Amino acid sequence: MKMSSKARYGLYIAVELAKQYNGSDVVNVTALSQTTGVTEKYLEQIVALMKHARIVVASRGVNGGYKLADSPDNISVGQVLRAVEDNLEIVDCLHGECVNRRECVARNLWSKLYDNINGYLDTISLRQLAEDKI
Amino acid sequence: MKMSSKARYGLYIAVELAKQYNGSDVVNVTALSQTTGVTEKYLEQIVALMKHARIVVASRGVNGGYKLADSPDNISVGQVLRAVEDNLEIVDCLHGECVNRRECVARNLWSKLYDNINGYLDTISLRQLAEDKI
DNA sequence: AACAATTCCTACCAATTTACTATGATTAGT
DNA sequence: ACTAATCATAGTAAATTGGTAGGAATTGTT
Repeated sequence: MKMSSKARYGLYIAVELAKQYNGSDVVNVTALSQTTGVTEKYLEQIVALMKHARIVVASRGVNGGYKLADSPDNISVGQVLRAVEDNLEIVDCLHGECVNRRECVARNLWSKLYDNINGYLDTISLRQLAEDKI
Repeated sequence: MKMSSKARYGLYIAVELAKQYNGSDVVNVTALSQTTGVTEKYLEQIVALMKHARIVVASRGVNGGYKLADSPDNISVGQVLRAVEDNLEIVDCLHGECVNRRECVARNLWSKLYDNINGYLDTISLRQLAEDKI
């Protein structure tokens, strides 16, 4: 039950954007790659996921780049991880029908565990993490 | 962050052993395989992990089989999952040094998330799950 | 209008991991 | 001795992960 590198990297990227957040300036891929250590091409893919989740906004063209869509106070770690980790869900049968009938004894358990995890992750904001106040 | 099939199957197996638990009788691989739907050879490997964790005990030879090492009331879902899911740990750097210095901003987060998950899983006993009282 | 700097999109790929299968040794009751 | 069972370990096909690669689209600057 490991977090993927996308999830880990996504969090670093989000934290970096949180540190540099001032409401207007954007940070480009090259700079983000240097501060986070994630290769540019891979970083592009990860940040795209956050963009689709409307956590970050992008501006294209010369002087383009990324910034958080909102204050780091208003973005939770849970939002970030759900955006980049395509299956934060612990088991497949969580939504929709169980493929395997046998899974049903445990389904409630997985469901509550999932709620538990997200409940925790949603209490922590990017600012908290950026300022190491956790 | 999916649970492995070992974790899911391990839980079914443990629940089945909980249902059949009476302190003395053992259940063999063939029977367990039929009730859980896990193939015999794979099941052998999974139950071996639980044996090494002293959650189940085995008796070999004719009329051999497995039983829980203790009452289902005294075995938690967390114990079972930690036994069969070799890396329930969410990130590698949780124990020992971070390989990547950059991971450190998040390390506290992963550590607390891990505690949170286990804290929850340890509150649920095999009996609760077997009787669907969760 | 041309150019350069940037994001965006999507296909591809090697290495690792997963989810088993297979083989045979060991143990113990009859 | 025979048979029913666990135990140990090696092998393997398929899926997933963790990227890389190439180029199209957009936008500011000259």
